[in-house]
Order: sequence, then C-alpha cells, then structure tokens
Amino acid sequence: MTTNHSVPAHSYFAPVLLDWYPRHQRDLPWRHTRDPYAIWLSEVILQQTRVRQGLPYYHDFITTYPTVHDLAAASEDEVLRHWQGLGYYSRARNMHHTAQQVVREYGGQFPQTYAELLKLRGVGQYTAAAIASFAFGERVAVLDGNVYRVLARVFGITADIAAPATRKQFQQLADSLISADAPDQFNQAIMEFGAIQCTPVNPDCLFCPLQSQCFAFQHGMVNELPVKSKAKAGRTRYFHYLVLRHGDTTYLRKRTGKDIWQGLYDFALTETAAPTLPAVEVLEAVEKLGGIVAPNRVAEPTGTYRHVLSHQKVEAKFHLIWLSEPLPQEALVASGLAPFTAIEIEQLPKPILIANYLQKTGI
DNA sequence: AACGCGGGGGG
DNA sequence: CCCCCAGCGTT
Repeated sequence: MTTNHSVPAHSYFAPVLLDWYPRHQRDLPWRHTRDPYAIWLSEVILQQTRVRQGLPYYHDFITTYPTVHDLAAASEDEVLRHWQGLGYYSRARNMHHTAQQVVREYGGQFPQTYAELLKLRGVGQYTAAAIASFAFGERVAVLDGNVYRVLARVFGITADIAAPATRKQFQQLADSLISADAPDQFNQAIMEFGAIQCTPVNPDCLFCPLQSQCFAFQHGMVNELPVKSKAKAGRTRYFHYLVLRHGDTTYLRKRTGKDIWQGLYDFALTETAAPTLPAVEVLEAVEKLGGIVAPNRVAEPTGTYRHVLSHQKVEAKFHLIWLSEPLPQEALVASGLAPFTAIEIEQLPKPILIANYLQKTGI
C-alpha cells in the first residue's frame, strides 16, 4: 500500500481490515458457529469483559446449558452461581429472563433481525448488531470500545466517546465503512483489530497496516485519541458483616435492593459512614436481629477486606458471632436471613468479597 | 443526559 | 499505588 493522502482512508479501511483479520484473529469458540444462542451467550459475557476472563465462563455456560431451553429451565440462583466472579450481575439476570422469553414467546427461536433482537432484555445496540451480523449476516455495524478507539484514531475524531451524543457520529461512520458482502467479517475484524493491534495503551503502530492512512499516527496523536472524559470518582463505603453461626449453619440472605450485588447472597450487614463499628453496637445489631450471643463467643473483627468496584470502594470487616440459639422464625422473616450449611453455601451465588472471606476462614 | 453496576490486568 | 478496560437498564 502506498502513502497517497489524496485517497481517503475510507476506501482502504474495510479491505485492509479484511486482509488483516484472517491472518491475526484468535481462535475463539463462538467464531465457529452461526447458532444465535451461542453467539448471544458469548456477546453477553463479553459485554464488559475481556476475552481471557470470559472464555472459561463461556465454556461453562455452553456446557451446562447447551440450548436456550436448558438455560430457561435453570433457577436464577443457579445461573448467578455460574456467573459468580464475572461481575455486573444484572447481565446474568437479564440473560436468564431473555432465555425464558425466547422459549415462551418465540418458540425457542431467536429473532433474526437487529430491530427484533433489540427488544430482548439485556440486548442493546451493540449486542443486537453483533448477533444480527454474526448469526444472520445483517449489514449493521457494531459499536463497542474497540470500534470507537480504532475509528477515532484512524479518522481523527475528537468527540468525547464517553458522551452518549457522540454515538451517532461513530455509528454513521461505521455504517458507511462496513462491507456489503461481508458485514460479519468486517465487524469481527474491526473489534479484533482494536483488541490486538490498535490497543488502548502502546498500540503496535510500527507494524500497523493502516499506519499510512491513520490520522492519529500521521499527526502524532495516537496517545490523545480517542478523547474520553473521566468517570467521576466513587465513594468509599464501610461494611460491617455479622457472620452469625449456630451449630453447623451460618446465616446468609439474598440481596434484593437496588444496591450492588443484586440477587447475590451475603451476611447480615451494618453499614456506617465511618470505618469502625463499636463492639457494643455490634451486639446491639445482633440483638436487633433476634440473636442471642453465646457467652464469650464474639470474636474480634477481621482485618479490613478492601473490594474495589469501578464506581465505589467497599471496606469490609467481618464479625464472627456464635449464637446460643437458632434465630427465631419471625426474626428470619424480618431480616431475610436463612441458615445454610457449608455445602449449601458453596452452591449460593456470592460476591467475590464474600467468597474470599469464606475461603480464607474455611467456612 | 446522567447514573449505577464488577472485576481483572498492566505499569 | 496508579492507570486502563465499558454495554445496558433505569432515572
């Protein structure tokens, strides 16, 4: 390819990517199928997740739930347990909901167009475009973080990619670039190119096939593009977990509010604005839950477990408390707590913070 | 348009 | 320790 700036990058873009892709693509399981269920599964997992992290989860899900019928028939707890550690748990809950919807309302057959796919819960513009192109060959451009980055650099777009209004500009450009005869390959190629070649940090510009056409490279702006405003800093929260135990059972409850970790299980929780909770307040909290503390069986709290989420930090301490009696039934109803054996706890979906604590303490 | 939602990898 | 990675639903 010659350096001819009189020729717009537009005409070279798709051919260069389609030439690059087969020589550099990773061998990924969902690239060997046109099954919309398998593709949907992979895309939901990959929505905010890197391939390396998502791959074992994909294998687990496609093995445990080979068809949409299997996924639809599972319980939400079981689906969340398989999702444990992947984060953004609403993806799993929405996925489960959609599986049941596809079985009930679509006879087990996924809708086949972008517009119809978009109606499914958990399927937004990106995922609808991915399924429509990969499974059904529809000519609709995907727009994900990789695509934003590649297009911003190659075409010198300085709009803030974190601003929702910027989307139109990129969608229009991507739709103008996508190959008419191989829209699926184009979509795969541009995302793979962003993931492997045009990486966020230290992109491989030296061996880049678009180097001569790339605005950012030609103008020394590779590190300035794409433009992306920073997310606002998150708050710090202080969790004091009451690990109530009696006999061989431990009390946990399912998180139901609009807070983090919806649908997952953790212990009775007192949240404070300050890092510490006085011992007397720990006892008061246990009492309020209907618990009778066994004599001399309140352990010192653990050290601080720090758990960083993208939007908030959690600093948690765990107070191990042995009860002399099981919690009364009314107390369980009021608090949502329930007794579980260690074997049962293993099967519950839990935040990584809780799973780490349980592993460390051998419960 | 702004916000809330997890967790991992690299320098 | 810092930085980076981001699609969808709700408000």
